[in-house]
Amino acid sequence: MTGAPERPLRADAARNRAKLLDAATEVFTTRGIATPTEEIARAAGVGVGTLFRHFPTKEALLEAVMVRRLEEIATTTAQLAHDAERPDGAGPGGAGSGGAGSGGGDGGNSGEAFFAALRVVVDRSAGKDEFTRALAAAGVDAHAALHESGTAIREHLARLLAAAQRTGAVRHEVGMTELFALLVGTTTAVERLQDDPAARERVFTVVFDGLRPR
Amino acid sequence: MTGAPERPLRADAARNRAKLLDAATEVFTTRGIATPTEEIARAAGVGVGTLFRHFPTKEALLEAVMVRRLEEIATTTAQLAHDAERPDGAGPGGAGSGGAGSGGGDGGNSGEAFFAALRVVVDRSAGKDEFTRALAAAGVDAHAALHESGTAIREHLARLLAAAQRTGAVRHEVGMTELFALLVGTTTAVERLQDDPAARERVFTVVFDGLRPR
DNA sequence: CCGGAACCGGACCGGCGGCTCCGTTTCGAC
DNA sequence: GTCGAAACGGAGCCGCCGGTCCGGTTCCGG
Repeated sequence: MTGAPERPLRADAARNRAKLLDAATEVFTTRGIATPTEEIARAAGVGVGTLFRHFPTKEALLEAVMVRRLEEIATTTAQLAHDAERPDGAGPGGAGSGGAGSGGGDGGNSGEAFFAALRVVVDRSAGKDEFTRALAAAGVDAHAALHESGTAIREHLARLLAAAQRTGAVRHEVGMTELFALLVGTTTAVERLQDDPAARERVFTVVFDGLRPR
Repeated sequence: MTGAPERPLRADAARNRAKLLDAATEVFTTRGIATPTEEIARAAGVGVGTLFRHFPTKEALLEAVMVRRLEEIATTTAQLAHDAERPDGAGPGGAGSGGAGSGGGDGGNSGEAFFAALRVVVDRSAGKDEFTRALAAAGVDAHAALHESGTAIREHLARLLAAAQRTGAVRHEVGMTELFALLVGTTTAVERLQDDPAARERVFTVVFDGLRPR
């Protein structure tokens, strides 16, 4: 779309841009959104001037970080949604978090894919929910680029949810609205348990079991 | 404890202090923590000077708001914990949210009290989790006053949890650590669903069912 | 190796928000 | 009614942070 054939960046420029993106991801995640821009520039080993040339606004930087994150997630959920819809399990395995070894024969597959997707979203969002709410607060529905990946993820999850419900792995009353809310909530919950993996796992157990029919 | 016999406030001072507390609660909740102090002063109908005389710091104001909120919650959970431990149900009914009509005979009572407590905490925390994280980020474990009420609530919930587990209403693996995390998470989830009560209810269903043994 | 364009970096600017200071107003004891 | 002390209020003060500007540096085609 907008990715027109702008002449490619000079070598050092590209390098700095990448360093900035990495540093921003790190700093925003660990020290919060409110961290001064200068801090990020320093972490990236560049001056603030450079930062603002690449990202005209602090918000733009935030958005760039978010987009990268969302695209990663979208890739994984796309894969999972794809897998879930063709009954023979075990694709090449994109994410690797947990690995959801194909348990039951036919139906169980879509259920596992669904829960694996939830886990991926939560894991990959850890420390990022502050971002989400900041962006959400800024624009109506955040900016275009975000909206795109966000919609994609939402769509994949909807497919996964439908498939899982079809096989009876998830209760039918659950809709996308509360699924998303639950996702954000679970992320928040899990964030406080980074250094207690057992408790973290128990949170997943509770939420996932709650999603299943009784 | 610290509430020593400081000479009582003058009438107008007391009035203004109360107005400030109310306005702060309102404004912080609806417009977020970052709202300028002047805004709060205006909402209360006083000048900023007055605000800062009563609360030497913006953070102190925040804390005062939090304390009030936590104390409210503590009162309710205390009542519920008390009720749950003497098997004959139906106390005077403090909270009123949902009203959890006493269903089963003996054991079901403590389970209902437990879930009612969770609901109270979540409902009363709505819009406040931004506070919690702000305070948590500021001090090590937030300031003394907060710690006090917080501990009380934690204790009541522990008792309620134990009682509910004893009667088999809640799975045994669940501990306080993840319960708290889950509480914060559920609050976050529910916040995004203020204008969709049905979805809100479905979130509660999922979390509560997940807490029950299968 | 050279020249110029692209890029770098950090001193600097402007606005904002937390907090203070002090002249004015209000309370309440006598 | 009178008077001192307590409380009020809002015009600033000050530091912080997002964003700009321009002299110096680095890259790359010829």
